[in-house]
Amino acid sequence: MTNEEKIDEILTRGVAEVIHKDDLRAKLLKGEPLRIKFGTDPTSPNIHLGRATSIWKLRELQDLGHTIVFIIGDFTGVIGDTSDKDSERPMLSREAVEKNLETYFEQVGKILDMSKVEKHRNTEWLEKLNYREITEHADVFSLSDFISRENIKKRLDEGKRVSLRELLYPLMQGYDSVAIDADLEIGGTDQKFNLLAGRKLQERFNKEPQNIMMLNIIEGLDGRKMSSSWGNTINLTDTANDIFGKVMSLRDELIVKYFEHATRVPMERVQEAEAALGRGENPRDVKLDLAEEIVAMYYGRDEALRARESFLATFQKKEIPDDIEEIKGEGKLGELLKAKEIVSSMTDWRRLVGEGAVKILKEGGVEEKITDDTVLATPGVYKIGKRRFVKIVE
RNA sequence: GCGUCGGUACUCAAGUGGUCAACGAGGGGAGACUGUAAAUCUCCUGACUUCGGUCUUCGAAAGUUCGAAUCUUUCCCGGCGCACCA
Repeated sequence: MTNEEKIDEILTRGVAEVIHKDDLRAKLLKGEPLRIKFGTDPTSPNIHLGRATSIWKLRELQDLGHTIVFIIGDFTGVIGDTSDKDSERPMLSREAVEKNLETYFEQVGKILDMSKVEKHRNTEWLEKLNYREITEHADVFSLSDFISRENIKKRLDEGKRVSLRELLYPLMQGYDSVAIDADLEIGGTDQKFNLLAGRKLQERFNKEPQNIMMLNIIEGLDGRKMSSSWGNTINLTDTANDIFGKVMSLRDELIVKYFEHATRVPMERVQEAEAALGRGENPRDVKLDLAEEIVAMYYGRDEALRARESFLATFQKKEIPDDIEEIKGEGKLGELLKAKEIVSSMTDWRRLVGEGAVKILKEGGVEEKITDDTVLATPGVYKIGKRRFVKIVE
């Protein structure tokens, strides 16, 4: 792949919109190192696949020799962004922010070369601003800019509360761009307003406004936008088996999108997958490849292959996974499982037994249903539903 | 501050004296089926239970009543309107 081809892929793959594309393309072709802003709001310690798409984009730019400027939103984090939310986000305590950061770096390090990343906390400059300066920044925006935003408008229409504090968020994120002299900022399409705020403020400070690259938002496990507040995420900290399984549970329509956005396989491979599905090939097999590719990105090929084997063994051949939780103890089985939080209550347990969901696995892959909810726990491997396995040991 | 409307289970949202552990949707769980932990269909989704029942829940507290999520009072929280035009 030539440099130009590489740049064109960066500018299009998984990209929803670039402002301004021609300008950015010219700058990238010229090859002078750009300062690329990567802001993160440490409200959640976990990076999910949706978030990772923009980090991979940064990685590609980093490989081309550009500087990634990593901004830890330790100040904005405690304020709470609402651009992608339909309700107020809670303010985070300082301690929570610090704690989230630890694991955060570790995860970003799986993708970016952290030694080449320039790191900042936005308290560095945001905390120094006084009321007069903030007022000047605020003057760049009009009230209708804010209330015409879809999320804000929706909440307003629904009679929900919108705090004035929230209106400050884009100001701060925008000022980050001023503070670090950003040439380019990358974010999801849901971040458009905040990204544009950076341009507006840079112009106010007589700086060249940054370019903006907006990436498509990918859907999570339930088909809604992947977001940590929905709990429908695939996280980088998930185990290889978990990532694999979660990918397999995605609806079939998302396969191609995930290939394009969540992996770095060549685009030809993406088209190949699309064609395979078009030919009527079993989506499951295409999805197996997808899951393997994604796991391989974070755990390496060997682990990915192992996860694939494990998945096939467990769910296709219905074998017992090799890493089951072991429980010691005696007494009634239901009470034991409740104590270990495998079932949520005795009612839940009885319900499961009633549904025929609890089985003990016998020799030769024979499953025997448990019908008596008062049975005593005897050593052996138990299966609750199709994915919960438990081994009772002496 | 005044007025007014509202606060229901994980989320959204019905219910406005008994038939309410509380409609429906989403989410979650299970079963069937299958091409997969996909899709589809069915069931379940407060807790405890000797399966006859019992207990706890509808912003909080107190009260009316044989009986309250539903009525009254006070308080807390939110929306909207007003505060005579600076």
